[in-house]
Amino acid sequence: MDVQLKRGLLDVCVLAAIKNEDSYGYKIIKDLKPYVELSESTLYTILKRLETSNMLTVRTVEHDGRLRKYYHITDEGLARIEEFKMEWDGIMSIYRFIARGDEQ
Amino acid sequence: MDVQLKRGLLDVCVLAAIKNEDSYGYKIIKDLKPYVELSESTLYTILKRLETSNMLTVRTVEHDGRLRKYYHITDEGLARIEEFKMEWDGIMSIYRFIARGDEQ
DNA sequence: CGATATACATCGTGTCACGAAGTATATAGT
DNA sequence: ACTATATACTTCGTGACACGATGTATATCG
Repeated sequence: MDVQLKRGLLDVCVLAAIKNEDSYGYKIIKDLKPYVELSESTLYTILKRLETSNMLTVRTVEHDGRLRKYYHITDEGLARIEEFKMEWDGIMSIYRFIARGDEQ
Repeated sequence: MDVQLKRGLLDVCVLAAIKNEDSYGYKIIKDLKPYVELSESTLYTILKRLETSNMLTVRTVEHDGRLRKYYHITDEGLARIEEFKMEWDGIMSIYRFIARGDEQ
């Protein structure tokens, strides 16, 4: 998928991936794979950004001798998802403009 | 509208704006206004990029003592629009993932 | 015992939207 | 006559961001 097209979707995708239950980096990548592929460097950058902007909180848990950082969505994160849904109308109208036939 | 979300759409929007008839910078901005707002600096950057990648050709015309650069879409440009339409299925599935209810 | 999966982190690079500022002409308002 | 405002295009600098490359470290499986 086109890089530019992904950009606006990734942050919200990641939020959606932890919406129903806390998750961690590696799992998020696997869960999102059917929809969007993103590399580890991209994901961790996004998670850091979402943490800084208070969209999620982090909690480190030891699991099988390895560290795992569980991410938990905040109210602000949930609000961001809702905001995205609102924006979707605008996106759809852009799509229709682009995909319109040759009338006009 | 979210900057990141716009990014993937702008190039194709501009192509769509000149699809049915050749147009020029100022007019493109006005035509796109109901769908996406973009500044002149943004538009001209995009036009230059689309020209470099052979999505459109340029022709300078004198109009009322002022210069006007008319942009004409190429076959490659038309193909880019078609490609975008194909990609749309993927975008929609991402949207459904994000907007899905609370069933897991 | 070496490969593969799990798990997270950092750095550098290239792409890109956009504000700011500039150049230049025509028209409408006062 | 002067001053906005609209038209029309250009260049520069900045900050945001995805991603490949690279690194660290442990567990499991063949």
